[in-house]
Amino acid sequence: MPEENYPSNFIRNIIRQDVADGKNAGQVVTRFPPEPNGFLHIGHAKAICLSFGMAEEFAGNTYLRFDDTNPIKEDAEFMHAIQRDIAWLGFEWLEIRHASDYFEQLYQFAEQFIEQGKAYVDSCSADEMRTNRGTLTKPGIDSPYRNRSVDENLTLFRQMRAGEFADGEHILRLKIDMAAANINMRDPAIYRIRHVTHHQTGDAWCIYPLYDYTHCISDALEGITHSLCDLSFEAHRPLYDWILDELKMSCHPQQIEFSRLNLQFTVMSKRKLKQLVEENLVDGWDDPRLPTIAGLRRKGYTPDSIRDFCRRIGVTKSDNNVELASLESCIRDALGDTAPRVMGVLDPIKIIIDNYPQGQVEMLDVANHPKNEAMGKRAIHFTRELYIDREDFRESANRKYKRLVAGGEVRLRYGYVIRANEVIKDADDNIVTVHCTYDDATLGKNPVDRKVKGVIHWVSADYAHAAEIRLYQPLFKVDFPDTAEEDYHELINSDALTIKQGFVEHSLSTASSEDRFQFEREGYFCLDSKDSSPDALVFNRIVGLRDTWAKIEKKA
RNA sequence: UGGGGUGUCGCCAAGCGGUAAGGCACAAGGUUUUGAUCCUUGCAUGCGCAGGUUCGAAUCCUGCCACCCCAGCCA
Repeated sequence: MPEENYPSNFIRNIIRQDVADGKNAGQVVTRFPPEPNGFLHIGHAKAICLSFGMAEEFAGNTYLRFDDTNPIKEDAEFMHAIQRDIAWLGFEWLEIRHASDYFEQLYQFAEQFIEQGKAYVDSCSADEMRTNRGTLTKPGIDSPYRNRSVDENLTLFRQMRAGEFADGEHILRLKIDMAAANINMRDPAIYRIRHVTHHQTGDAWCIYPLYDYTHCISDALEGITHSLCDLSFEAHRPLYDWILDELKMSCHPQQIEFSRLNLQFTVMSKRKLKQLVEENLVDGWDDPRLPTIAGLRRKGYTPDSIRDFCRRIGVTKSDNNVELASLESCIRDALGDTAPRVMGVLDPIKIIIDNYPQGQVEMLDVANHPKNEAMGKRAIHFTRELYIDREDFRESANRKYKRLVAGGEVRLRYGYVIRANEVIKDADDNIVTVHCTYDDATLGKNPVDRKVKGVIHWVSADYAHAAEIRLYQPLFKVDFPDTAEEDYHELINSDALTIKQGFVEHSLSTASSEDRFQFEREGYFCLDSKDSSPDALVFNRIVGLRDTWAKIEKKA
């Protein structure tokens, strides 16, 4: 992906200007701060490409910082998955940090706030606090505990830390302005009591700092220059700046917000993804139907294709609803030039070539790629009995249908022209076998006396391997389930996974799960990294080929 | 009805006072032993709406309208 192809965006422009102006000594330091409470998804990929990408472009660094301030929601298991996904996307962090690394410093700063009369221990209940906060249009009112003395606050806060109170009994708040138009400035809570074990700090703490307080200080301690986050934090920026200003931190990162990605036919909220996993509506966080990075990886997407997608969608502050077609275009682009071509039949019917000698096997030397000779050749088996796809045969059809029709001819890809003579059906009227004859003068050349318009793919019935082939459709039946009226459970597409029992050409028996193939005329496929084994092949369809025929058919 | 944002082609998105980039999608042709790829062409007298400033406005000003975010001891 050549750099000059990157479209500009407003954040890149800001950073470029800062660097040109010598701000922060011309350095760029960013951070990616996931909370370890779930897997990363394609929306995070956008943020990752931005934060890591900006540091990369301006020769800076990026910290991977786990935002682990809420132990009741988080789990160390997610940290490994997150690291794997970022590394897989191809980004390198300078260092891994945890917000919890700063717990002691954060605590000391809190005492400092208390000593300056800028923080106080409130002993209201959560309900009282909510009531006193006011509403969007009504100012809040001061807590009765707002004017406790510095000494009393310090004593209480130290007792909080010492574990002398139960959860919820007290809370530490910043003393800002209960009448502020921005609700986030109405004496925000910064420390709450939680008697729970933390996955990083164990039982060292029973008070935990909140996001608004933790994030800006963590950024400053790491020397972050540009703190990029999504638009939902925009209204928190005044608080971010207030805290760092009050603390007179020598480093004051610039927070810049951008809009999050909305992608068609999926959900992007961690809460919903977590539910889908926990309610077993999908097969884990890496289910190929999910928009998680792990899911896309398992489905067969390449890191490049995802980075290309993030480049194509851009970075702005406007709401966006990106079409799935845009993502699919990226993976087709990535695989078109690189994926070796092979043949596989998803829904087989048998072809018997009656005039082809019984027991004869011809090895056909075929190119692995139609344009790239460097990708070499392989041999495929041609035999008397073959499988073709059910879609590629009709007993009767109009002229537009270019495949095998009873009484008509079609080219077998890389092989001979065959003619369909007789259709054999089972008791339920399903086509089972088609008896054909072949023209032995048509290997590698066209018949001179007639035109054969169609080409279909096939595999040898004797040499092909049976394979389970998993086809994926969008997980949701509507464009944007997140904004739909109904409960999203109602909108789940029960046909999102279709399993086919098909056959793939012999050469695929040595495929590895890293390989990606184009099954000619079908789409791009790869081995399922979890469920496939050499004696029970399982393929995932990454994406279908662009299907002009389907459009023609639909119109008719 | 408080505060903060956003509105440029069906979708994404450049543009930042000099007369609407690009990608996706779509459409029409060409090449093709993948109805794929590739190639060519087309696709906003118009930039949420209405006024105004200017020789000139998507870009500046004014006023509307629509949509999004914020009232967790979540992040």
